[in-house]
Amino acid sequence: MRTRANKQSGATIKDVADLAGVSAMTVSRVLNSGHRVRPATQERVEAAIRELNYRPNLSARSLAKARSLFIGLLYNNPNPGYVSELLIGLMNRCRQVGYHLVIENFGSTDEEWAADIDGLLSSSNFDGLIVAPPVSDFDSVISAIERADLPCVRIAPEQEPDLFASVRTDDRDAARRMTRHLLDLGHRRLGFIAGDAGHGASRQRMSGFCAALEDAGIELEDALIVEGRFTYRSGLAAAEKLLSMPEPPTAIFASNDDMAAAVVGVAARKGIDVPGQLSVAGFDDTHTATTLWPQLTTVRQPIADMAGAAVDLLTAAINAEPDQDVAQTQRLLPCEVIIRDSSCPVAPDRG
Amino acid sequence: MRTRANKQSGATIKDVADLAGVSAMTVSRVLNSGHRVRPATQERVEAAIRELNYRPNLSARSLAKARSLFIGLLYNNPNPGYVSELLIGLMNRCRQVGYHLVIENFGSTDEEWAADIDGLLSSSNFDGLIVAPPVSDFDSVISAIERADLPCVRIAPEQEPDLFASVRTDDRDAARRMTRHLLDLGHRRLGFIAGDAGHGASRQRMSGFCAALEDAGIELEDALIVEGRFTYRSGLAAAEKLLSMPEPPTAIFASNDDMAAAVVGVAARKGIDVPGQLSVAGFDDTHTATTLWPQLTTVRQPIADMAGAAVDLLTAAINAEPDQDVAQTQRLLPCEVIIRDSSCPVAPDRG
DNA sequence: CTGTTAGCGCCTTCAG
DNA sequence: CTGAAGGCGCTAACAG
Repeated sequence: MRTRANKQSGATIKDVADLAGVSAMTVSRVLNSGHRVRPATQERVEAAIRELNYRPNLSARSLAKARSLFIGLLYNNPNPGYVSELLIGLMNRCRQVGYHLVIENFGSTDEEWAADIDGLLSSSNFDGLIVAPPVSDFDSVISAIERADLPCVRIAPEQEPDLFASVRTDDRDAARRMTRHLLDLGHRRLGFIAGDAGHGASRQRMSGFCAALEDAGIELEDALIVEGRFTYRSGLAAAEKLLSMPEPPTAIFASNDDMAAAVVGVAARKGIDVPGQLSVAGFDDTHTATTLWPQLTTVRQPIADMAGAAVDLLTAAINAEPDQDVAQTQRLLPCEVIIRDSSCPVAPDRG
Repeated sequence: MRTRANKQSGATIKDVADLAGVSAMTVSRVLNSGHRVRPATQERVEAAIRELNYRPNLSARSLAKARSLFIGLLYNNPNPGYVSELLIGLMNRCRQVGYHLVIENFGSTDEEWAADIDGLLSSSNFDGLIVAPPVSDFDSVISAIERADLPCVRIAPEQEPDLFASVRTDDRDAARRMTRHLLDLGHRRLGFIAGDAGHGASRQRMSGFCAALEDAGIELEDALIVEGRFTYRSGLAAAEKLLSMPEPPTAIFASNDDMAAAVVGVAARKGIDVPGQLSVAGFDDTHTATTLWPQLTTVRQPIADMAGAAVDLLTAAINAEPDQDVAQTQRLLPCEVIIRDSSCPVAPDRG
């Protein structure tokens, strides 16, 4: 005699069928896009479902459908704020649509992934994959997924953007708008700290910056564009370089918040007032942006929306017949420029 | 004819059994803690598993065991660094032991949870629950779990600590050691910024601070202990208060990194050099700690270890007979004091 | 120590 | 439009 009444805590499809006076099959049909069921019958079944508070057993469903109902997330992003928001967004949407998310992370370089990706794809039984940056641009990963012929959605991919479905933000446009904000404040000497050259978003942001300057008829000055690698440390070096120039910029736009935080740090050390003498802008609106004084003017990505869109695209691809074009759908979501305390009109005695 | 060969991409238990020349049941036994199987047989089965790269179908297993194999994580922690590390630790361990993690988050107050917790527990079919702080101290949640009679592990609970199994760090000891570090540097006037009074860890950290002062024979000065609420903003106010004292402290120990970051920000604004004129220490070793200049001396919690321990405790409780004492096991893990650049010996012309 | 039998809850296939 | 039969892959329960 089992004491733990674990045999399906609630009602089963059979219970619902009995209550509604139909067969289990009919209930199943109602559950799975109620097609080919007479409206009256459907009503009755739905009433029974509500009354019994029936919840389908996912394991049984998955077993019968020969689908794992698992989606794999391939990621490696050192930014915990981004990761946690992405994860939560993905999981919430996954749960709504009956999938489960499994997280995979092998390392930060293409090579590290190359070693394990084939094994992972063959031994796990994912119905599909979501690939977050920068993994979404790792050759070894992309080709392994192609080889395995798995449905896949990439987030913010740069290379061969139309190989799989993808979701991205318009980083170029956002960077352009942020730059315009700085120009509108009267700044004319703008410094820019680029991100990792291999990271796709990095090029987009730089391109947007340049476009805005061009729009304003300002000539690009090479010395005002410095390379960073998205890390705080690299931001320190970049800021040091910009702020030691004979004629330093009056505003610096960094490709992410961590590097912008570094600019604020270096400025403080040098006795340069932010934003009084130097406006600073970041990108991403991470936790860092508001854990800093002054709080950062930055760009906010709609991460939760992207996560939701990624899951939707993937489930569509999973359920589509092969060769249908949903597998290459591209979705572009807009970013929001958030103005806080680190940017202000240029000081009258300069620029 | 289905083109998508989804019928269990790999081998089944039957294939393994055939290859090993045994019955499926024996393979099953090897899989589930190979007990009551002759070593030689076990060897053969394991060889077959390896050769076929067999991976058990979780859905089938879950269906047969009448277990969902789902663990719910009840959490609401505004700190993304903590959350992401916890999540990743939990998921990794879950995967190793064949469970899946489902994330639930209703809001930041006891009241918000009260509204939905019963519905959640009755309609989801979790085999067990892991509850992270501060939800681990929400009355409505705790009593709902008791009512539902679900196996549960709490992380860092404060109230009724032995109601369920729990995992915690020794925050008091860690705070005491950090305070001793500051004392060893020669500081005698130490400021302390407390965290949310309702948050259990907060009291522990304060208690450790006081204990260390007592150890050193230093009298507590009420004005040097200021209330915060773990947020950056509250840290700003607290720092402002401490640093405007007629005789300000030479070192400030904040109950978390965000508030320590606020101290650094206020100090910079006031022209106080950190660490030259003021040593600062935080707690948690979040991303913030190293995205700041100077990088923070802080306390690192073994979050991944805690996550692993929580999962282990929970699976033990799930598999135990009711009334066994594993359900109340307590695990206490040590923290690490990490010394970076925000603390240094007290300036000779002061203290 | 090992095999047999009988489902777990649901869905696919094929008849009505 | 609906129902009956059978099976997905695995594991309890019971034999031997």
